[in-house]
Amino acid sequence: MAKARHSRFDCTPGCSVEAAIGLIDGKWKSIILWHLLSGTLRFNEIRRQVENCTPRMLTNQLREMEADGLITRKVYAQVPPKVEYALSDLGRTMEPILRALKDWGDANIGLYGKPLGHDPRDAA
Amino acid sequence: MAKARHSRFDCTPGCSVEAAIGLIDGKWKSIILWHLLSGTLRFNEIRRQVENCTPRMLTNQLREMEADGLITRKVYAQVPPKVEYALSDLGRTMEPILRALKDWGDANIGLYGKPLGHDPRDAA
DNA sequence: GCATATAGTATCAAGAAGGATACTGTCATG
DNA sequence: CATGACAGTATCCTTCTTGATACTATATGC
Repeated sequence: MAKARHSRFDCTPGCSVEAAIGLIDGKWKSIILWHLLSGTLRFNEIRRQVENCTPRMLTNQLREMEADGLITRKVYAQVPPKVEYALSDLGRTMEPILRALKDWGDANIGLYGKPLGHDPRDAA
Repeated sequence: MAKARHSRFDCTPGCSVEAAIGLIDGKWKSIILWHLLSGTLRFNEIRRQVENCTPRMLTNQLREMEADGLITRKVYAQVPPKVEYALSDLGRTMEPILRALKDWGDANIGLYGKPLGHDPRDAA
C-alpha cells in the first residue's frame, strides 16, 4: 500500500474498499485506532501500549491519521507537555471495521501465531 | 505494513487486528478479494477488473494470498493455459471485513474522492 | 504466415516505508 | 546538581514494495 495512500482514488469498482484500507494501513495505524477505541490516550501512553513503535513512527502515524480526520489532537499549554489523542467522530465510524478485523484475527490467528491474552475491549 | 507481513505476530493486544490486516494489505489484495466474492475468476479476468495492476504484481499478490490460504488456484492442463482463482473457505470468512471496508468506503469516500458507479455486489 | 490470447517470468530501477539513534527544552523529584 | 518524564525532531540508513518493460510457449483464427 505504498503509493496510493493519500493520492489515488481513481475509483474502479471496489476502490472504496481500497480507500478504507488506505487509511488504516500503515504498520501501526490499526493498532493505534484499536487502542483509542477504549478512550483518549496521551502520546507516551500509546507508546507504551504499542511496543516497539519508535517515537518517530508514532508521530508519523498519528499525524497522518489526524490529517485524514480519524483522530483529534489536543495540546495542553503545560510544561511538561501534555497532548491527548482521541478518535474523531469519523474515526469512531471505523469501529465496525476494526471489530471485524479483530474478530477475524481472534478466530484465525491460530493459523499464523500464538493466541492472545484477554483484552478488555472484547467485553464491550 | 512493510516488514510485518508474514513474520511478526508477536501478539501485543490488538495484534489480531494487525494479523488480519496483514493479510489483506498489499496494494491490490483487498480489491482482488472483493472481486472474487462474486465468483471464480481467471488470471486475465482479474487483470481486466483490476486495472493498472501489472501482471507481475498480480501474480505476486495472488501467490501471497494463496500461500496465506485465502484463495485457491486451479490449473487446467490446457493450451492456451487456463487458471482459475477462487476464494477458499478461509477467504470467504473475510467477507465481513471486506464488506465493512466497502460500507465505510462508500459512506465516506466523498471525503477523499469521487463516488462510484453501481456495483453488483452491493445487492447481495 | 501473422496476430492474438493465455498465464505468467525476468530484469532493472525508483521511491517510499520503516528502523536506529541521538537530541531538544522545561519542570518536578531525589 | 543530576535524573527522569513529557512530546516530540532530526538525521541517516536499509529494506521493501512497486512500476516499467520485454519476453516465454502454444494453439487458434484470419
